[in-house]
Amino acid sequence: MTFPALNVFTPNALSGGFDGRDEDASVHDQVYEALATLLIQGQIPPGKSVSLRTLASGLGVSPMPVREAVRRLIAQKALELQPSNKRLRVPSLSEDRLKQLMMARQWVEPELAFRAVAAMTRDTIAELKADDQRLMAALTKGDVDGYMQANHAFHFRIYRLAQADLFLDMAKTLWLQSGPFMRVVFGRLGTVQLPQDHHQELIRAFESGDAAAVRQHMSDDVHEGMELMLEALKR
Amino acid sequence: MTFPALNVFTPNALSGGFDGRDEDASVHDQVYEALATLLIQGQIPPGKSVSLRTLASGLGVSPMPVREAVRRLIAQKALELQPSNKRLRVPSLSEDRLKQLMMARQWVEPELAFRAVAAMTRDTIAELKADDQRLMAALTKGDVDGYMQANHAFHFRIYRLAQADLFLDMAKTLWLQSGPFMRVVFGRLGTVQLPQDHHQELIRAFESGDAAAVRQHMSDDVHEGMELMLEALKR
DNA sequence: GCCTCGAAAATGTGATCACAAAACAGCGGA
DNA sequence: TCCGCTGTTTTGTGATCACATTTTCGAGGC
Repeated sequence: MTFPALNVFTPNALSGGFDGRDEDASVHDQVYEALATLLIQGQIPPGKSVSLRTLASGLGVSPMPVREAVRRLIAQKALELQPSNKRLRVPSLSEDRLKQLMMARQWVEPELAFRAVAAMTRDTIAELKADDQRLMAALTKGDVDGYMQANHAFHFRIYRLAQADLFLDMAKTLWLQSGPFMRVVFGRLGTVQLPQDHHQELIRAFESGDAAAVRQHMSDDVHEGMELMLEALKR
Repeated sequence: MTFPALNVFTPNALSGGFDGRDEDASVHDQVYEALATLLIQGQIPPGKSVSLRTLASGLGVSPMPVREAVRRLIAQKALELQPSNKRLRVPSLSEDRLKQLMMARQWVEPELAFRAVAAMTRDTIAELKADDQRLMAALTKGDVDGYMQANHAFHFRIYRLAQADLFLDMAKTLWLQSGPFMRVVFGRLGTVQLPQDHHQELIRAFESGDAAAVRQHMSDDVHEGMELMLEALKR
Protein backbone atom coordinates (compact mmCIF):
# COMPACT_ATOMS: atom_id res chain seq x y z
CA MET A 1 0.00 0.00 0.00
CA THR A 2 1.20 3.46 -0.75
CA PHE A 3 0.52 6.48 1.32
CA PRO A 4 0.00 9.94 -0.06
CA ALA A 5 2.09 10.97 2.90
CA LEU A 6 3.75 14.28 2.44
CA ASN A 7 3.29 14.78 -1.24
CA VAL A 8 0.31 16.88 -0.30
CA PHE A 9 2.77 19.63 0.41
CA THR A 10 2.79 22.15 -2.32
CA PRO A 11 5.04 25.07 -1.52
CA ASN A 12 3.05 27.12 0.95
CA ALA A 13 0.52 24.45 1.62
CA LEU A 14 -0.19 26.15 4.91
CA SER A 15 -3.83 26.98 5.09
CA GLY A 16 -5.29 23.56 5.62
CA GLY A 17 -6.19 22.63 9.12
CA PHE A 18 -9.54 21.12 9.88
CA ASP A 19 -11.57 24.27 10.04
CA GLY A 20 -10.32 26.75 7.58
CA ARG A 21 -9.94 29.89 9.66
CA ASP A 22 -6.31 30.81 10.08
CA GLU A 23 -6.07 34.44 9.01
CA ASP A 24 -3.38 35.87 11.27
CA ALA A 25 -2.42 32.69 13.04
CA SER A 26 1.28 32.29 13.65
CA VAL A 27 3.31 30.13 11.34
CA HIS A 28 3.76 27.74 14.20
CA ASP A 29 0.02 27.30 14.57
CA GLN A 30 -0.48 26.77 10.87
CA VAL A 31 2.25 24.15 10.79
CA TYR A 32 0.70 22.46 13.78
CA GLU A 33 -2.75 22.39 12.25
CA ALA A 34 -1.39 21.04 9.00
CA LEU A 35 0.51 18.23 10.68
CA ALA A 36 -2.31 17.45 13.09
CA THR A 37 -4.76 17.08 10.23
CA LEU A 38 -2.41 14.78 8.37
CA LEU A 39 -2.02 12.63 11.44
CA ILE A 40 -5.66 12.50 12.46
CA GLN A 41 -6.68 11.49 8.99
CA GLY A 42 -3.94 8.91 8.97
CA GLN A 43 -2.06 10.26 6.00
CA ILE A 44 1.24 9.42 7.64
CA PRO A 45 1.55 5.75 8.51
CA PRO A 46 2.70 4.46 11.92
CA GLY A 47 6.41 3.89 12.09
CA LYS A 48 7.09 6.41 9.35
CA SER A 49 9.96 8.65 10.28
CA VAL A 50 9.83 12.29 9.46
CA SER A 51 12.41 15.03 9.80
CA LEU A 52 12.26 18.63 10.78
CA ARG A 53 14.01 19.95 7.71
CA THR A 54 11.97 17.85 5.32
CA LEU A 55 8.74 19.03 6.87
CA ALA A 56 9.99 22.57 6.94
CA SER A 57 10.99 22.73 3.31
CA GLY A 58 7.85 20.86 2.34
CA LEU A 59 5.81 23.53 4.05
CA GLY A 60 7.97 26.36 2.82
CA VAL A 61 9.06 27.59 6.24
CA SER A 62 12.19 27.48 8.33
CA PRO A 63 12.73 24.54 10.68
CA MET A 64 12.05 26.70 13.69
CA PRO A 65 8.25 26.80 13.78
CA VAL A 66 8.22 23.14 12.78
CA ARG A 67 10.27 22.30 15.85
CA GLU A 68 7.69 23.88 18.09
CA ALA A 69 4.78 22.24 16.33
CA VAL A 70 6.54 18.90 16.56
CA ARG A 71 7.24 19.44 20.25
CA ARG A 72 3.56 19.98 20.75
CA LEU A 73 2.69 16.83 18.85
CA ILE A 74 5.23 14.86 20.85
CA ALA A 75 3.56 16.08 24.03
CA GLN A 76 0.33 14.67 22.65
CA LYS A 77 2.06 11.44 21.69
CA ALA A 78 1.09 12.00 18.10
CA LEU A 79 4.80 11.84 17.32
CA GLU A 80 7.71 10.37 19.22
CA LEU A 81 11.46 10.66 19.39
CA GLN A 82 12.94 7.22 19.33
CA PRO A 83 15.27 7.10 22.33
CA SER A 84 18.09 5.38 20.47
CA ASN A 85 18.24 7.61 17.43
CA LYS A 86 16.63 10.73 18.78
CA ARG A 87 14.94 10.57 15.44
CA LEU A 88 11.37 11.64 14.80
CA ARG A 89 8.70 9.08 14.05
CA VAL A 90 4.98 8.38 14.01
CA PRO A 91 4.44 5.97 16.91
CA SER A 92 3.12 2.48 16.48
CA LEU A 93 0.45 1.17 18.82
CA SER A 94 0.88 -1.74 21.16
CA GLU A 95 -2.18 -3.76 22.05
CA ASP A 96 -1.97 -2.41 25.56
CA ARG A 97 -1.87 1.16 24.40
CA LEU A 98 -4.71 0.62 21.97
CA LYS A 99 -6.86 -0.71 24.78
CA GLN A 100 -6.15 2.36 26.86
CA LEU A 101 -7.02 4.53 23.88
CA MET A 102 -10.30 2.68 23.52
CA MET A 103 -11.18 3.10 27.18
CA ALA A 104 -10.36 6.78 27.14
CA ARG A 105 -12.26 7.42 23.94
CA GLN A 106 -15.24 5.53 25.26
CA TRP A 107 -15.24 7.66 28.33
CA VAL A 108 -14.76 11.12 26.88
CA GLU A 109 -16.54 11.00 23.54
CA PRO A 110 -19.95 9.87 24.76
CA GLU A 111 -19.70 12.58 27.40
CA LEU A 112 -18.96 15.18 24.74
CA ALA A 113 -21.86 14.00 22.61
CA PHE A 114 -24.11 14.08 25.66
CA ARG A 115 -23.19 17.70 26.31
CA ALA A 116 -23.67 18.63 22.69
CA VAL A 117 -27.36 17.76 22.77
CA ALA A 118 -28.38 21.00 24.45
CA ALA A 119 -26.51 23.12 21.92
CA MET A 120 -27.59 21.20 18.83
CA THR A 121 -29.34 23.25 16.17
CA ARG A 122 -31.22 22.44 13.00
CA ASP A 123 -28.33 23.86 10.98
CA THR A 124 -25.73 21.68 12.63
CA ILE A 125 -27.90 18.62 12.14
CA ALA A 126 -28.05 19.43 8.45
CA GLU A 127 -24.26 19.69 8.39
CA LEU A 128 -23.99 16.37 10.18
CA LYS A 129 -26.21 14.79 7.56
CA ALA A 130 -23.98 16.23 4.86
CA ASP A 131 -20.91 14.81 6.61
CA ASP A 132 -22.59 11.45 6.79
CA GLN A 133 -23.48 11.54 3.11
CA ARG A 134 -19.88 12.32 2.21
CA LEU A 135 -18.93 9.40 4.40
CA MET A 136 -21.32 7.00 2.68
CA ALA A 137 -20.23 8.23 -0.73
CA ALA A 138 -16.62 7.60 0.18
CA LEU A 139 -17.55 4.11 1.33
CA THR A 140 -19.21 3.15 -1.93
CA LYS A 141 -16.34 4.64 -3.90
CA GLY A 142 -13.81 2.71 -1.85
CA ASP A 143 -12.20 6.01 -0.86
CA VAL A 144 -10.62 5.33 2.50
CA ASP A 145 -9.13 8.80 2.86
CA GLY A 146 -12.48 10.37 2.14
CA TYR A 147 -14.00 8.14 4.80
CA MET A 148 -11.38 9.18 7.34
CA GLN A 149 -11.95 12.84 6.64
CA ALA A 150 -15.73 12.69 6.72
CA ASN A 151 -15.75 10.63 9.89
CA HIS A 152 -13.44 13.12 11.56
CA ALA A 153 -15.59 16.02 10.47
CA PHE A 154 -18.76 14.34 11.72
CA HIS A 155 -17.44 13.56 15.17
CA PHE A 156 -15.77 16.85 15.90
CA ARG A 157 -18.68 18.86 14.61
CA ILE A 158 -20.54 17.30 17.50
CA TYR A 159 -17.76 17.61 20.05
CA ARG A 160 -17.17 21.28 19.38
CA LEU A 161 -20.73 21.99 20.40
CA ALA A 162 -20.23 20.57 23.85
CA GLN A 163 -18.51 23.71 25.12
CA ALA A 164 -16.09 21.62 27.10
CA ASP A 165 -12.58 22.66 26.15
CA LEU A 166 -10.75 20.21 28.34
CA PHE A 167 -12.70 17.21 27.10
CA LEU A 168 -12.41 18.44 23.53
CA ASP A 169 -8.65 18.60 23.83
CA MET A 170 -8.57 15.12 25.26
CA ALA A 171 -10.58 13.85 22.33
CA LYS A 172 -8.25 15.58 19.87
CA THR A 173 -5.24 14.02 21.51
CA LEU A 174 -6.82 10.58 21.42
CA TRP A 175 -7.68 10.94 17.74
CA LEU A 176 -4.17 12.12 16.97
CA GLN A 177 -2.89 8.94 18.51
CA SER A 178 -5.30 6.59 16.83
CA GLY A 179 -5.48 8.23 13.40
CA PRO A 180 -2.44 6.71 11.74
CA PHE A 181 -3.19 3.18 12.86
CA MET A 182 -6.88 3.51 12.06
CA ARG A 183 -6.03 4.49 8.54
CA VAL A 184 -3.85 1.44 8.09
CA VAL A 185 -6.48 -0.95 9.42
CA PHE A 186 -9.32 0.53 7.43
CA GLY A 187 -7.16 0.63 4.35
CA ARG A 188 -6.34 -3.02 4.80
CA LEU A 189 -9.92 -4.05 5.37
CA GLY A 190 -11.20 -2.06 2.46
CA THR A 191 -14.25 0.13 2.68
CA VAL A 192 -16.62 -2.77 2.18
CA GLN A 193 -15.95 -4.21 5.58
CA LEU A 194 -15.89 -0.94 7.41
CA PRO A 195 -18.00 -0.74 10.51
CA GLN A 196 -21.70 -0.18 10.09
CA ASP A 197 -21.47 2.99 12.08
CA HIS A 198 -24.16 4.47 14.23
CA HIS A 199 -24.24 7.90 12.68
CA GLN A 200 -27.83 7.57 11.54
CA GLU A 201 -29.03 6.64 15.00
CA LEU A 202 -26.95 9.44 16.45
CA ILE A 203 -28.55 12.00 14.17
CA ARG A 204 -32.02 10.75 15.01
CA ALA A 205 -31.26 10.91 18.72
CA PHE A 206 -30.02 14.48 18.32
CA GLU A 207 -33.16 15.40 16.44
CA SER A 208 -35.38 14.08 19.18
CA GLY A 209 -33.16 15.58 21.86
CA ASP A 210 -32.70 12.21 23.56
CA ALA A 211 -29.45 12.79 25.42
CA ALA A 212 -29.24 9.32 26.89
CA ALA A 213 -29.61 7.74 23.46
CA VAL A 214 -26.96 10.07 22.06
CA ARG A 215 -24.53 8.97 24.72
CA GLN A 216 -25.26 5.33 24.08
CA HIS A 217 -24.97 5.50 20.31
CA MET A 218 -21.71 7.40 20.50
CA SER A 219 -20.38 4.81 22.87
CA ASP A 220 -21.36 2.06 20.46
CA ASP A 221 -19.83 3.88 17.52
CA VAL A 222 -16.49 4.35 19.25
CA HIS A 223 -16.54 0.83 20.59
CA GLU A 224 -17.16 -0.75 17.24
CA GLY A 225 -14.44 1.19 15.47
CA MET A 226 -11.86 0.49 18.12
CA GLU A 227 -12.82 -3.16 18.38
CA LEU A 228 -12.07 -3.50 14.70
CA MET A 229 -8.62 -2.05 15.25
CA LEU A 230 -8.02 -4.34 18.17
CA GLU A 231 -8.84 -7.42 16.14
CA ALA A 232 -6.59 -6.23 13.35
CA LEU A 233 -3.76 -5.73 15.81
CA LYS A 234 -4.04 -9.20 17.24
CA ARG A 235 -3.56 -10.71 13.82
CA MET B 1 0.60 35.92 50.14
CA THR B 2 3.96 35.60 48.54
CA PHE B 3 5.10 32.83 46.30
CA PRO B 4 8.58 31.46 46.21
CA ALA B 5 7.98 31.40 42.48
CA LEU B 6 11.14 31.46 40.53
CA ASN B 7 13.59 32.39 43.21
CA VAL B 8 14.26 28.70 43.46
CA PHE B 9 16.41 29.15 40.42
CA THR B 10 20.01 29.13 41.32
CA PRO B 11 22.24 29.29 38.30
CA ASN B 12 22.13 25.79 36.89
CA ALA B 13 19.22 24.69 38.98
CA LEU B 14 18.53 22.05 36.38
CA SER B 15 18.49 18.70 38.04
CA GLY B 16 15.23 18.85 39.87
CA GLY B 17 12.33 17.09 38.29
CA PHE B 18 10.18 14.80 40.31
CA ASP B 19 12.31 11.72 40.10
CA GLY B 20 15.91 12.61 40.13
CA ARG B 21 17.25 10.71 37.15
CA ASP B 22 18.35 13.07 34.42
CA GLU B 23 21.92 12.06 33.59
CA ASP B 24 22.14 12.56 29.84
CA ALA B 25 18.70 14.03 29.30
CA SER B 26 18.57 16.91 26.87
CA VAL B 27 18.50 20.43 28.17
CA HIS B 28 15.00 20.70 26.87
CA ASP B 29 13.86 17.76 28.98
CA GLN B 30 15.52 19.11 32.08
CA VAL B 31 13.89 22.48 31.61
CA TYR B 32 10.55 20.80 31.08
CA GLU B 33 10.86 18.70 34.21
CA ALA B 34 11.88 21.70 36.26
CA LEU B 35 8.96 23.79 35.08
CA ALA B 36 6.48 20.92 35.33
CA THR B 37 7.48 20.29 38.92
CA LEU B 38 7.11 23.94 39.80
CA LEU B 39 3.64 24.00 38.26
CA ILE B 40 2.38 20.73 39.70
CA GLN B 41 3.45 21.76 43.15
CA GLY B 42 1.82 25.13 42.62
CA GLN B 43 4.91 27.22 43.06
CA ILE B 44 3.81 29.56 40.33
CA PRO B 45 0.41 31.12 41.02
CA PRO B 46 -2.42 31.22 38.45
CA GLY B 47 -2.40 34.39 36.40
CA LYS B 48 1.31 34.88 36.93
CA SER B 49 3.00 35.82 33.70
CA VAL B 50 6.37 34.40 32.89
CA SER B 51 8.74 35.10 30.05
CA LEU B 52 11.03 32.96 27.99
CA ARG B 53 14.14 35.00 28.59
CA THR B 54 13.55 35.29 32.31
CA LEU B 55 13.10 31.56 32.64
CA ALA B 56 16.09 30.94 30.42
CA SER B 57 18.46 33.14 32.34
CA GLY B 58 17.07 31.86 35.63
CA LEU B 59 17.89 28.35 34.52
CA GLY B 60 21.18 29.31 32.99
CA VAL B 61 20.35 28.22 29.46
CA SER B 62 19.51 29.90 26.19
CA PRO B 63 15.88 30.71 25.41
CA MET B 64 15.76 27.98 22.81
CA PRO B 65 15.19 24.87 24.93
CA VAL B 66 12.85 26.89 27.12
CA ARG B 67 10.72 27.68 24.10
CA GLU B 68 10.27 24.01 23.39
CA ALA B 69 9.52 23.12 26.99
CA VAL B 70 7.00 25.92 27.13
CA ARG B 71 5.41 24.76 23.90
CA ARG B 72 4.97 21.38 25.47
CA LEU B 73 3.43 22.87 28.59
CA ILE B 74 1.08 24.96 26.50
CA ALA B 75 -0.05 21.81 24.73
CA GLN B 76 -0.89 20.42 28.15
CA LYS B 77 -2.65 23.63 29.11
CA ALA B 78 -0.25 24.07 31.99
CA LEU B 79 0.65 27.41 30.45
CA GLU B 80 -1.19 29.63 28.02
CA LEU B 81 -0.50 32.42 25.57
CA GLN B 82 -2.99 35.15 26.13
CA PRO B 83 -4.47 35.85 22.70
CA SER B 84 -4.34 39.62 23.05
CA ASN B 85 -0.79 39.97 24.23
CA LYS B 86 0.70 36.77 23.00
CA ARG B 87 2.26 36.85 26.42
CA LEU B 88 2.95 33.78 28.49
CA ARG B 89 0.92 33.08 31.61
CA VAL B 90 -0.15 30.44 34.08
CA PRO B 91 -3.86 29.91 33.33
CA SER B 92 -6.61 30.61 35.79
CA LEU B 93 -9.42 28.12 36.21
CA SER B 94 -13.05 28.84 35.49
CA GLU B 95 -15.65 26.94 37.45
CA ASP B 96 -16.58 25.11 34.29
CA ARG B 97 -13.04 24.04 33.63
CA LEU B 98 -12.50 22.99 37.20
CA LYS B 99 -15.54 20.74 36.99
CA GLN B 100 -14.17 19.09 33.89
CA LEU B 101 -10.86 18.63 35.63
CA MET B 102 -12.62 16.99 38.53
CA MET B 103 -14.57 14.61 36.29
CA ALA B 104 -11.47 13.64 34.36
CA ARG B 105 -9.38 13.11 37.47
CA GLN B 106 -12.12 11.07 39.04
CA TRP B 107 -12.21 8.86 36.01
CA VAL B 108 -8.54 8.30 35.37
CA GLU B 109 -6.96 8.27 38.81
CA PRO B 110 -9.09 5.55 40.38
CA GLU B 111 -8.43 3.48 37.27
CA LEU B 112 -4.69 3.98 37.67
CA ALA B 113 -4.84 3.06 41.34
CA PHE B 114 -6.89 0.00 40.46
CA ARG B 115 -4.26 -1.15 38.00
CA ALA B 116 -1.48 -0.50 40.48
CA VAL B 117 -2.80 -3.09 42.91
CA ALA B 118 -1.35 -6.04 41.02
CA ALA B 119 2.11 -4.48 40.89
CA MET B 120 2.20 -3.24 44.45
CA THR B 121 5.11 -4.48 46.54
CA ARG B 122 6.02 -4.33 50.20
CA ASP B 123 8.78 -1.85 49.38
CA THR B 124 6.49 0.52 47.58
CA ILE B 125 3.99 0.37 50.40
CA ALA B 126 6.76 1.38 52.77
CA GLU B 127 7.58 4.30 50.51
CA LEU B 128 3.94 5.28 50.43
CA LYS B 129 3.85 5.29 54.20
CA ALA B 130 6.91 7.51 54.24
CA ASP B 131 5.25 9.89 51.80
CA ASP B 132 2.19 10.00 53.98
CA GLN B 133 4.26 10.73 57.07
CA ARG B 134 5.98 13.59 55.32
CA LEU B 135 2.52 14.78 54.36
CA MET B 136 1.22 14.66 57.92
CA ALA B 137 4.35 16.33 59.23
CA ALA B 138 3.89 19.14 56.72
CA LEU B 139 0.29 19.51 57.84
CA THR B 140 1.17 19.91 61.51
CA LYS B 141 3.96 22.33 60.63
CA GLY B 142 1.63 24.40 58.49
CA ASP B 143 3.93 23.79 55.53
CA VAL B 144 1.67 24.00 52.52
CA ASP B 145 4.47 23.51 50.01
CA GLY B 146 5.61 20.41 51.82
CA TYR B 147 2.06 19.12 51.73
CA MET B 148 1.81 19.71 47.98
CA GLN B 149 5.05 17.92 47.36
CA ALA B 150 4.31 14.92 49.56
CA ASN B 151 0.82 14.57 48.14
CA HIS B 152 2.19 14.63 44.61
CA ALA B 153 4.81 12.04 45.47
CA PHE B 154 2.25 9.77 47.10
CA HIS B 155 -0.18 9.77 44.22
CA PHE B 156 2.28 9.33 41.39
CA ARG B 157 4.19 6.63 43.19
CA ILE B 158 0.97 4.68 42.86
CA TYR B 159 0.17 5.76 39.32
CA ARG B 160 3.58 4.85 37.97
CA LEU B 161 3.00 1.28 39.06
CA ALA B 162 -0.07 0.92 36.88
CA GLN B 163 1.97 0.36 33.73
CA ALA B 164 -0.49 2.45 31.74
CA ASP B 165 1.42 5.16 29.96
CA LEU B 166 -1.51 6.84 28.34
CA PHE B 167 -3.48 7.12 31.56
CA LEU B 168 -0.38 8.23 33.42
CA ASP B 169 0.15 11.04 30.95
CA MET B 170 -3.44 12.07 31.28
CA ALA B 171 -3.05 12.23 35.06
CA LYS B 172 0.12 14.30 34.74
CA THR B 173 -1.61 16.75 32.45
CA LEU B 174 -4.54 17.07 34.82
CA TRP B 175 -2.25 17.69 37.78
CA LEU B 176 -0.31 20.27 35.80
CA GLN B 177 -3.55 22.11 35.25
CA SER B 178 -4.83 21.90 38.79
CA GLY B 179 -1.55 22.41 40.65
CA PRO B 180 -1.33 26.19 40.67
CA PHE B 181 -4.92 26.72 41.73
CA MET B 182 -4.76 23.95 44.32
CA ARG B 183 -1.78 25.62 45.92
CA VAL B 184 -3.64 28.89 46.19
CA VAL B 185 -6.72 27.33 47.73
CA PHE B 186 -4.84 25.21 50.20
CA GLY B 187 -2.63 28.13 51.10
CA ARG B 188 -5.68 30.25 51.76
CA LEU B 189 -7.39 27.61 53.84
CA GLY B 190 -4.30 26.87 55.86
CA THR B 191 -3.14 23.38 56.59
CA VAL B 192 -5.54 22.98 59.48
CA GLN B 193 -8.57 22.80 57.26
CA LEU B 194 -6.98 20.65 54.63
CA PRO B 195 -8.96 17.62 53.57
CA GLN B 196 -8.85 14.58 55.79
CA ASP B 197 -7.45 12.54 52.99
CA HIS B 198 -7.94 8.86 52.44
CA HIS B 199 -4.32 7.89 52.20
CA GLN B 200 -4.46 5.63 55.23
CA GLU B 201 -7.41 3.70 53.86
CA LEU B 202 -5.68 3.53 50.50
CA ILE B 203 -2.58 2.01 52.01
CA ARG B 204 -4.61 -0.53 53.93
CA ALA B 205 -6.51 -1.50 50.81
CA PHE B 206 -3.25 -1.93 48.93
CA GLU B 207 -1.91 -4.10 51.74
CA SER B 208 -4.90 -6.39 51.61
CA GLY B 209 -4.90 -6.35 47.80
CA ASP B 210 -8.52 -5.19 47.69
CA ALA B 211 -8.63 -3.59 44.26
CA ALA B 212 -12.23 -2.45 44.50
CA ALA B 213 -11.54 -0.66 47.77
CA VAL B 214 -8.46 0.97 46.28
CA ARG B 215 -10.51 2.34 43.41
CA GLN B 216 -13.17 3.64 45.76
CA HIS B 217 -10.78 5.32 48.18
CA MET B 218 -8.87 6.98 45.39
CA SER B 219 -12.11 8.25 43.98
CA ASP B 220 -13.05 9.67 47.38
CA ASP B 221 -9.65 11.25 47.83
CA VAL B 222 -9.76 13.01 44.48
CA HIS B 223 -13.35 14.01 44.98
CA GLU B 224 -12.77 15.58 48.36
CA GLY B 225 -9.77 17.60 47.25
CA MET B 226 -11.47 18.89 44.15
CA GLU B 227 -14.69 19.65 45.96
CA LEU B 228 -12.70 21.89 48.28
CA MET B 229 -11.33 23.77 45.30
CA LEU B 230 -14.76 24.09 43.80
CA GLU B 231 -16.17 25.64 46.95
CA ALA B 232 -13.25 28.02 47.13
CA LEU B 233 -13.83 29.07 43.55
CA LYS B 234 -17.48 29.84 44.09
CA ARG B 235 -16.61 32.30 46.83
C1' DG C 1 27.72 -11.01 -6.37
C1' DC C 2 28.44 -9.68 -1.63
C1' DC C 3 30.48 -7.47 2.08
C1' DT C 4 33.25 -3.66 4.23
C1' DC C 5 34.62 0.71 5.00
C1' DG C 6 34.88 5.72 4.66
C1' DA C 7 33.40 10.06 2.84
C1' DA C 8 29.33 12.86 2.26
C1' DA C 9 24.73 14.11 3.46
C1' DA C 10 21.15 14.55 6.78
C1' DT C 11 19.41 14.93 11.47
C1' DG C 12 18.26 16.88 16.25
C1' DT C 13 19.95 20.32 19.46
C1' DG C 14 21.36 24.56 21.22
C1' DA C 15 22.87 29.45 20.61
C1' DT C 16 22.50 33.80 18.46
C1' DC C 17 20.58 37.45 15.60
C1' DA C 18 16.78 40.46 13.69
C1' DC C 19 12.40 42.45 14.05
C1' DA C 20 7.78 44.10 15.17
C1' DA C 21 4.69 44.66 18.89
C1' DA C 22 3.66 45.30 23.56
C1' DA C 23 4.77 46.83 28.26
C1' DC C 24 7.06 49.93 31.13
C1' DA C 25 9.24 53.98 33.33
C1' DG C 26 9.81 58.68 33.70
C1' DC C 27 8.67 63.21 32.96
C1' DG C 28 5.74 67.21 31.99
C1' DG C 29 1.31 69.33 32.48
C1' DA C 30 -3.21 69.97 34.52
C1' DT D 1 -2.28 64.02 42.98
C1' DC D 2 -3.46 62.25 38.74
C1' DC D 3 -3.34 61.80 33.70
C1' DG D 4 -1.08 61.49 29.09
C1' DC D 5 2.78 61.22 26.23
C1' DT D 6 7.42 59.44 24.70
C1' DG D 7 11.64 56.97 24.59
C1' DT D 8 13.49 52.67 26.34
C1' DT D 9 13.21 47.93 27.51
C1' DT D 10 11.20 43.52 27.22
C1' DT D 11 8.61 40.17 24.84
C1' DG D 12 7.43 36.33 21.37
C1' DT D 13 8.55 34.85 16.68
C1' DG D 14 11.11 33.37 12.92
C1' DA D 15 15.55 32.63 10.53
C1' DT D 16 20.22 31.28 10.50
C1' DC D 17 24.47 29.27 12.18
C1' DA D 18 27.45 25.67 14.55
C1' DC D 19 28.16 21.12 16.09
C1' DA D 20 28.08 16.25 17.29
C1' DT D 21 25.82 12.07 15.97
C1' DT D 22 23.76 9.09 12.77
C1' DT D 23 22.42 7.54 8.44
C1' DT D 24 23.26 6.88 3.67
C1' DC D 25 25.54 5.27 -0.22
C1' DG D 26 28.97 4.23 -3.47
C1' DA D 27 33.77 2.65 -4.33
C1' DG D 28 37.01 -0.89 -3.48
C1' DG D 29 38.38 -5.55 -2.12
C1' DC D 30 37.33 -10.39 -1.61
